[in-house]
Amino acid sequence: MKYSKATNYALHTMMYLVASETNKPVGVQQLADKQDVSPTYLSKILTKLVKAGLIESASGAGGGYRLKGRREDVSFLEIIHAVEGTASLFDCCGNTHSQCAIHRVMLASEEAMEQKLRDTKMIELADALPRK
Amino acid sequence: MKYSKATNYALHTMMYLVASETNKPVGVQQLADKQDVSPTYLSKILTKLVKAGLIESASGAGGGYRLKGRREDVSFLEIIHAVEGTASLFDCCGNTHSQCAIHRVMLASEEAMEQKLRDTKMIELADALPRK
DNA sequence: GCGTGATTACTCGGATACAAGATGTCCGAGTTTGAGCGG
DNA sequence: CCGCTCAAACTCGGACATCTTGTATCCGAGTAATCACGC
Repeated sequence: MKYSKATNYALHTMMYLVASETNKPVGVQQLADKQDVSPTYLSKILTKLVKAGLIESASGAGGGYRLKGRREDVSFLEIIHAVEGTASLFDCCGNTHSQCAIHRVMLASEEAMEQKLRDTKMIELADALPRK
Repeated sequence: MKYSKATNYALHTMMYLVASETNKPVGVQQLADKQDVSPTYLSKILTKLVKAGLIESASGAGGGYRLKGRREDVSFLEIIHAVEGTASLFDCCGNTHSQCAIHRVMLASEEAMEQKLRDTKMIELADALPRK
């Protein structure tokens, strides 16, 4: 059980976009360079963020990706859910509204983590960085 | 990112052992039957719990697995760590005591979950079950 | 009745097989910008 | 100077290729209890 690298890339990319002064689209090439990833792979990940409504893409020359919603609103949890999916981490005994006590404990612990991620906004960290 | 089925099996097995009245070893066959797993695979998982010092095995006829420490002490986190490993869920930018702000947030959220799992003891749930 | 050996019921560990998911690449298609060229 | 066309710079999406990990099985080896047999 581990976060995928894709999540790491997505978080860093979003951090960059949130910290960015302008709202001009940023090319995938430029975003990939900063993280030592291939542009095509990063593009595949960012597609998920687009589908989740976090960013939008502009095609053609001078195109790229830019934030869609308000800079202040982006939380860690939204990004992670967009990449990893929203399914529960723990599958149990058939699990349909399971009365399994173990399942309940696991869900509660997972919720504790998500609460923290929901409460932490990207912009809190971005403000500590020099603006681009 | 998901918990493995192995973790599920380990948790249920430990729950059974904690809830068990006697401290006689329980055969892997019997443990496997309750969870619809092959005995050989379950045995492989339980080996990890043995190495972690949570249970001990008795070989030969009438052998099996039994709790090693005190029933009251077994927490969810110990079991999960024994099966999944203790490594952090999130690998970041090289990560050596990383100053990466994203990494810090991820670690903190993970810690929130672990805290909950550390605080919840198996026996709390076992007591709600009928003793065997 | 009592020791001794064989049989049986177990766990242990390694080797292996299989499937799924993560990671990454390649390419063709569509889109926008901008430059170049002709009128 | 204006408009048209064409090339360049992009993203998009699907199809592959590869690697790792989770899941599972099989088998030979060792070990403890139990049963059978002979003294």
